Amino acid sequence: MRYSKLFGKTIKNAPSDEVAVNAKLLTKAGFIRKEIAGVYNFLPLGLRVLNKISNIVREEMNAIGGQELELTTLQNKQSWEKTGRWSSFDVLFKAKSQLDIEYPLGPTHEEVIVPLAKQFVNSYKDLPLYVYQIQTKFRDEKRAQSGLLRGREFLMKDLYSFHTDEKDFEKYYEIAKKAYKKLFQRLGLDAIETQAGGGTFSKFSHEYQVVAEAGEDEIIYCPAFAKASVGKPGCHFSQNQEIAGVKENESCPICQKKLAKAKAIEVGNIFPLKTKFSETFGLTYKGKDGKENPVVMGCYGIGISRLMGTIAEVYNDEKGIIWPKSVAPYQVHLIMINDKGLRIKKRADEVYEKLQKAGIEVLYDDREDVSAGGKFADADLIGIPVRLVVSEKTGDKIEWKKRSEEKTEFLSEEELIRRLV
RNA sequence: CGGGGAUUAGCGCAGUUGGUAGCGCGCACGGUUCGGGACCGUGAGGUCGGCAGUUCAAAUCUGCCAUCCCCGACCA
Repeated sequence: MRYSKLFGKTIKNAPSDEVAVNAKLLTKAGFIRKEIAGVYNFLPLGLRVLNKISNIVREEMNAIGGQELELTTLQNKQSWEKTGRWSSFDVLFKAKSQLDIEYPLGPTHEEVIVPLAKQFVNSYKDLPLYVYQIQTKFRDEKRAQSGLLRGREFLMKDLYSFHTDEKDFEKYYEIAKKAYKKLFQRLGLDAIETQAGGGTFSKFSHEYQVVAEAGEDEIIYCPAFAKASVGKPGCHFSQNQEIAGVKENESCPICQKKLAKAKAIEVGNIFPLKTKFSETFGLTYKGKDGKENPVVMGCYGIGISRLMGTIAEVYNDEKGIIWPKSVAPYQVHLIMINDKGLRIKKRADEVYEKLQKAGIEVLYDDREDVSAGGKFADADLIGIPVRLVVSEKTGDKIEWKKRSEEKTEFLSEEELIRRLV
């Protein structure tokens, strides 16, 4: 992509109505633009990040048997009345048509997926079943805030699992936990699996919490947690403050270390639905014995757009964002520093073409009327992990610099491509 | 939903005895620059959030409304 043609430019001053770090940085860098409170447009750079996050989530959901589908946003009022949530779900958007018909705007999709599953699930042979979607959700938050962290319209992945019994559900619940840990790691996030209340559905649930000052939740957790990751030993104690049976500075019930308290952003949660919805809608299956039983369900959510905001909150410095490689909008940011003639420009164009041919995603700052300093500042703000420079100084080499480091090296085209492919 | 603050050019802001609006950035054009947000010159860009009121005259005073932000409550 040539920066000169990119829709969405960087700006020096963030709009004064943005206070949250993620919203400020993402707006300045040209990733998002606010439409109304809690509702953001995703510009080309922002959409690329969103898609990268979605794809990682998608891969991990597919890996645990998830089948992707897409459910409707405009939903069925009758179904919501049936579950009682038409009146009890306090953040439900209700849209009224010209014919005075009311429609819920989907904040979650149990009311859609369960009646739908009823059309296909008849026998124990149809179970277990895992379906998910990545879709825009609507929640009429009384107060939208913190940029992408709490919006009224946001992108979310929701997976629903269907089982013959509790035991099978519990097995899958553990599988989902592992997938979640792996997925957050791939996104560069240390998401702490935290015990939380079960809301109206059950006694417990698990939230995935990323420690950050901007977080709205508070967790009491074992500091040894940070070191615990997939495949590595470590303590896994963490509870949401709301339900915590222990306090800060008390000793960890598992490993006796002193517990810490921190603000955190909830980037995902998983919880049992048991038979609440299947009973309401009559979702049953016939067992081997010929008897009808209610289907046991689980629900697994991840806030995709919230993750984008979370990553911006966690990975930044005074100059801008520092995207983890896995979600960066482009692999490299190529900068051309003008000379008097068009020699450098021509050479940089060639490098750009070669990189593209090699299948490398490159954002190419080809602007002829911007100073080197201006381009460097923009590159730092946008936060692509690798910066490349072609200038008079670089000769027949190309300068390589990581966004996260000061060190620069000079590589030949071949070395460069080898390193990136 | 309660409390507080804000709204003037694309963005950041200034604008008090009330006299029909200005600065910086950005943008356009010309020129000089060219490795950490360069410089000079010229220029375009505004129903001062909306509606009503007071006044000879309103960005400025009054009322109502809208929107945005923050704190709190809320957040299956």
